[in-house]
Amino acid sequence: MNTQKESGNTIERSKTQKYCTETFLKIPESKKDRILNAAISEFAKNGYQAANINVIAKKAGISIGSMYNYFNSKEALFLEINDIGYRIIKTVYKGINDKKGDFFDKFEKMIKSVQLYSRKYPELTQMYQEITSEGLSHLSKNITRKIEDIALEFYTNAIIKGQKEGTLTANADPNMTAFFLDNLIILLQYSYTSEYFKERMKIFIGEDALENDEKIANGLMAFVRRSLAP
Amino acid sequence: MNTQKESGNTIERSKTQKYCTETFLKIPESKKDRILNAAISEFAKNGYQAANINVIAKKAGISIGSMYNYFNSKEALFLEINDIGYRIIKTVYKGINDKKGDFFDKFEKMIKSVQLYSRKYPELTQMYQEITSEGLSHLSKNITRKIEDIALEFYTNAIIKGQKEGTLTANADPNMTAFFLDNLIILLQYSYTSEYFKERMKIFIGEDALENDEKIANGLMAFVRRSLAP
Amino acid sequence: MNTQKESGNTIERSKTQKYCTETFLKIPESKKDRILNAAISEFAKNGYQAANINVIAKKAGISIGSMYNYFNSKEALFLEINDIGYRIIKTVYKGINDKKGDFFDKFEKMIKSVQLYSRKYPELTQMYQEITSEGLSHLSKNITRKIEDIALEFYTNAIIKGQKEGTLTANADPNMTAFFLDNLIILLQYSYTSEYFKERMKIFIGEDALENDEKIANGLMAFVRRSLAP
Amino acid sequence: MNTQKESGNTIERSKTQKYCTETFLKIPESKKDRILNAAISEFAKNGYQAANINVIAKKAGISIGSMYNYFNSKEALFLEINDIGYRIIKTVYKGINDKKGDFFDKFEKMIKSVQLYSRKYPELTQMYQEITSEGLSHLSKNITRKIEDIALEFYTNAIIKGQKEGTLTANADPNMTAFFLDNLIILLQYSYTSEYFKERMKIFIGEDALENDEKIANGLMAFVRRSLAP
DNA sequence: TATGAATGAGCCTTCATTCAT
DNA sequence: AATGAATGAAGGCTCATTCAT
Repeated sequence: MNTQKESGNTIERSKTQKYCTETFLKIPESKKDRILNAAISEFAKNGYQAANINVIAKKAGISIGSMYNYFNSKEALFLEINDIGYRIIKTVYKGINDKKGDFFDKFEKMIKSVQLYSRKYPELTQMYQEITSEGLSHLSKNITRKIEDIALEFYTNAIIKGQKEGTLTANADPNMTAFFLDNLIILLQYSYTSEYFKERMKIFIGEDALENDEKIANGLMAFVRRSLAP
Repeated sequence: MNTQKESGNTIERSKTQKYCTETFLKIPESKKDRILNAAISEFAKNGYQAANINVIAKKAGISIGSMYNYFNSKEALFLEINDIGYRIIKTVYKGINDKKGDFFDKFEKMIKSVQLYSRKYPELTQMYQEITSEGLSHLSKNITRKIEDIALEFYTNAIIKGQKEGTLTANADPNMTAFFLDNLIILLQYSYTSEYFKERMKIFIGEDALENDEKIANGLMAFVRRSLAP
Repeated sequence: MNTQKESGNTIERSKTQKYCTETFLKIPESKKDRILNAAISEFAKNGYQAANINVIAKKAGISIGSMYNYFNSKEALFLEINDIGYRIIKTVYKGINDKKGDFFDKFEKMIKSVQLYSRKYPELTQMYQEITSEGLSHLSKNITRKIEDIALEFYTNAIIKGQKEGTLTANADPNMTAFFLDNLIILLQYSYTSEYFKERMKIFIGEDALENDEKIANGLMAFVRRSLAP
Repeated sequence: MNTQKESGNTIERSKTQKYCTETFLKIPESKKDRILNAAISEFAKNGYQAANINVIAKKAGISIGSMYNYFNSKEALFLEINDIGYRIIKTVYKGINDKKGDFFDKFEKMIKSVQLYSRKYPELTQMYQEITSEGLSHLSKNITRKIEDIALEFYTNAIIKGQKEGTLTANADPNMTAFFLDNLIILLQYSYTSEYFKERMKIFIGEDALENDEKIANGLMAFVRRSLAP
């Protein structure tokens, strides 16, 4: 199992959208990663409001002046990081969508991806949770909207295809089903990243919940399969 | 449908646990309500960090000095409000548990309660979401723990009883099932209170999602019934 | 001759217009004066931009927090002080206007007032000069506009009355004359308050210029009388 | 009327006094002009304190590193520009002094020069006003002193010559008269360059004041002539 | 010499908390 | 008990200046 801290990761960044300055684009990748990881960590731990830009700079080993040479504001830094999360999620959905297999294969891959990426980028995922709870919707509306669009498309496509092929019950309303499935996925994600939801999962499933990915995946697959198999 | 603003509500407060001072207990109920409602509103709108105690005092029509006579810190005030949320949830679970009906009746009541209380106490519910974010989990650990215990008990009791009575498939693992059902309920709650999740629900279900409680309730019941009916 | 530093003065403040908070209105006059005098001094010495609010607070012997309890921003503090200057000028013009005497008597009183008030409120006068030079017109437009209106009214009234009574040459265009007379008064004021213009006056009139109010007043009166006497 | 923007001008620079580095002297004239014009523009618009050296460098199309290769500090750049203003003023006085004509011819030329140069170098003239403000007098003491000396010499020479020739009343004290005349010229200059004094002139003379150079020149000449003609 | 990334002191402002009345 | 003025640490951000390349 991958328990590697997120802080050691190389960050995949968008080439099109950017919230950083030109200067930031020119610095070494390792430095970029240090900065973005420090920021992700701080935002994830404290939320947007309580996150301290000076602390992020210090953690990243750069001066506050440089921080502002790279990002014009706290908001810009936050949005850049949001965008990273978006890129990752998009990649995940795409990867699953492109693979072969029936609906249930895809949903199972979705579960495994949540388990994998929650461990690879725990803080990024935590941050995603912050965004949805704090009064930050105005900041990240564009980004989160894009995520939802991708998710919706992924699910409805897979569901409709499944119903056409007869591998999915025709009784299930596609939109409704997409909604509940994504709900289950989102809360699964929270359960692997948020301290609060980790505790909660242990209470429901048992102290060893976090070390039994297989069991949980199977449990969720069974729950969903019973509901959607024809 | 109850669209009454939360701010007019009389607050049910715990008699055992308390985060307030003795002084607070002695003031008139109406004043208590004014204070707590002002606090709920401010915390829900801005999050814990950005919430301003001086503003809460002003909104409540008391002096900041009195505020600190009633609660020793911002944290204490926040925890008091958390506790209110806990009391409400507890009451809801209790109410449903005490009623007659099979498992599906109870789960349907759960859905209706979410829809009802999300509208009755929207800001309180928003706040619950805040709590689960990283920055605050340390604050409210014991409160949320209590909520989870109640939820777990509610679900497993209902499930096991259902399986005994034969109204629920014996294939479903009780803990697993309890977990996924509660996940669905939690995200439903978010979908009625958080700005972010409201938008998301509209994307999945349609612009009129928030005005079709019945449809959503039926959809979720169908999804769950197919999975858990014997 | 009055060489008393401005810092010892009691400030005349407007009762109608205000840029301060309610809190400021309630504190003792002596404290108000300390704050306003500290502010005047700092703004006069450094100009608006370079003036440091924290330094003003320290000079006034209050905390920065209190400073912001009294004035919501640096700008508000600046405008309050502007307004004080306006009040004084208004009073001066009024005082002169109400007195008896022909045009030249009034203009002579104007000169004496400049000499008197430049010494009584040197820093306030310096500040007035700053306002007109820095890119601050947007800040103090209202106030300076009101000053100009008063000045214009004062001069044109006196001039037209003088021309009617025959104590002033009918050849002089009233507006033009008002303009040039006020120009002379303004630069006289600068010459008594600004370090730069003080030096300049010494170069033109002699090292003892600042101790010869009478001589300068007489010189200016002669200059003007020759131009405007019928 | 010359309404040409100052930014296109070629800057006349002092050969003796210098605040720049040796390096600056070696770069092409066009580059020098770009830098100085950018600096004048920025200083005039924002004042010394709020002027941003990095912005000036960017406007001038050079790197901030080069800027500091040319001028050792913000102050040095500012002083260099002051010196340019000094050179221009010196040239103006010299030009008028060398021309033939009686005192009033010369004073009229002075007025026209103010009107001409205020439009040719509006920003430079604005800056002159800044200099005289308290915050900066220490910076430019020697430069402004030189200007005053020239002005004094100009006026007293012309006045004494006029009195000798009998074209000027013998009643006028030469120093006093020089002082008041220069005062009138200085405020005329302000009235053509400073936003504040432009507005003021409009209030006194009329909205079209800035388009009636002739009228104002005549008005001032009349005012002065009545005072000083024998 | 030219570049522009890097630096960090300093500034305006906020707000939880204290305390005299 | 109630009030609200007072406090000051802390945070986002700017910009003159330095220095490695």
